[in-house]
Amino acid sequence: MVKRTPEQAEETRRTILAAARHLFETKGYTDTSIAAIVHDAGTTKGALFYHFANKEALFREVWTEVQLEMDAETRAAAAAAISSTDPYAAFLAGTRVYFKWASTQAYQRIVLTDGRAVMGLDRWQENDDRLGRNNVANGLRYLAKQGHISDERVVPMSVMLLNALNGAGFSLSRKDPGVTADNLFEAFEELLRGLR
Amino acid sequence: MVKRTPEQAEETRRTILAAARHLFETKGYTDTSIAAIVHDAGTTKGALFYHFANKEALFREVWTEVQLEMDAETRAAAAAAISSTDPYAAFLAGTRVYFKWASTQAYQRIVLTDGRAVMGLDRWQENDDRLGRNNVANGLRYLAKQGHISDERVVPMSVMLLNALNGAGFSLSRKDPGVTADNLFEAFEELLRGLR
DNA sequence: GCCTTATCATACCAGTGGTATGTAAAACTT
DNA sequence: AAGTTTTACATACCACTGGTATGATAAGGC
Repeated sequence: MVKRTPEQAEETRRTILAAARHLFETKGYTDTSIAAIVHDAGTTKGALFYHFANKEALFREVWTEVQLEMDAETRAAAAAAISSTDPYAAFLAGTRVYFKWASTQAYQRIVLTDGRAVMGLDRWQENDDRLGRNNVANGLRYLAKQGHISDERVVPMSVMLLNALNGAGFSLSRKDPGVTADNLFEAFEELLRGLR
Repeated sequence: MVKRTPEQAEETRRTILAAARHLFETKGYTDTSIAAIVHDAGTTKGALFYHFANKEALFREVWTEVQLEMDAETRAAAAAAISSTDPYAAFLAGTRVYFKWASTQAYQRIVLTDGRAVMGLDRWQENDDRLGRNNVANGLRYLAKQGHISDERVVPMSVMLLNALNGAGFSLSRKDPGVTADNLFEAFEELLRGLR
C-alpha cells in the first residue's frame, strides 16, 4: 500500500514532525540525519521529502511549533496576572513563564542555539520578532503608557531584556554555582523595576 | 617540494587559519567546506588535516582567536577609563567596546551564532565564561565592593547583562528602526545605573 | 651519506542531503 | 462501474561532504 487517505497522510506528517522534534532536541540539528528521523518515524525519505521541502524547512516547522507553544503559555500567564495594584505584575508573570521555557533543553537547542545558526539571522529575527520579542515590547509599551519607563526606551530595552532572559535560562540549565531560578528571576525583576 | 621548514609550516598553518576565518565569517560554518578553505589558502586537505584534528577544531581556533582580540581590546579600554569620580566609568568603557564587537558580522557569526551550535553548550560556556562573562563579572564585583550593587547579584547580573549586550549588537546590525549605537548604549547604561 | 621524521599531496571511503523514478491506492470524471 | 488522474509514498540513485590511508619528498640529526 502506497497511497493513504488524507487523514493517514496527516498522521505520517505529524509522526515525522514528532520524531524530528525529539531528535533535534536531544542531538541537535547537524547530528540528526534524515535517515534517523524517518527510521524513528517508521517511514522513508520519500514520505519526508513529500511533506517537507528540505531538512531546513522541516526544522523551521519544529521551531515554529515550539515557539507557538511558548507564546501561548506566556500570553495566558500574563493575561491571568493583570493586577490593578502592581503594573509590573502581568509583565513579570509572562517573563517568568518565558524564563521557565528558556531553561529547557528543547527551547535552548531548537529555538535559541540551532535556530539562529540554521535559518540565517534574517529569518530568525523575522520570526522571533513576531513571537518572542514582540511580547516583551508590548509589555514594556504598557509600562511606558503608565509612565513607568520612557517611550523611546521600549525598543532597545525589549531586545536587551529578552536576551537577558535567554542568558538566564542558559545559566540556570548549566547549574552555575549559587544560581537558582528564584534568585535569577529576582535579579531580573530588580533590573526591570530599576528603570524609569 | 613536500616538506617545508618549520617557519614555512607555521606560515601555511596561519594561511589556513586566515582563509577559514574569512569564510566562517562571511558564509558561516556549515556553508564553508574544507575544499573551499584549502582552495583559498592555496594548499590541500592533507595540510589542513595535518595541522588541525578536524573541521571543528579548526573552528575552535578561529573562535578563540576572535575572542582573544575582543578580550584584549575591552580590557585595555576599561583599564584606560578608570576614574576616581565615576565608579561606573571603567565598566561602561569596557562594555562599550564589547558592544562594538558584538555589532560586527565576524563576532556575531563566529562567536555568538555558530559558536554555540558547533561546539556544544558545554565547551562554549567553558570558553565564554573565561573570556566574555568573566570580565563582566569582575566589573560588577568591583561595583559591589564599592557598595553600588549587592554581592549576591553579581553572578546572575553578569549573565544577563552580557546577553543583553549581545542582543543589542544583533539589533544594531539588523538596523532596527529607531535604533542607533548611541541610544542602545544609553539604554544599557540606564539599565546598569538603575541597580542597587 | 643514511635514516628518521615533519610536512604536506593524492586517492579513496562511508555517510549525507537531495532527486528521479516507480507504484499502488484513493479520488475524481464521465 | 470503468477509466483517468492525482496523491502519498517507497526505492534507487547521485553529487558532495568531512575524514582517512597511503604515498612522496625534503629537512635535520647522527
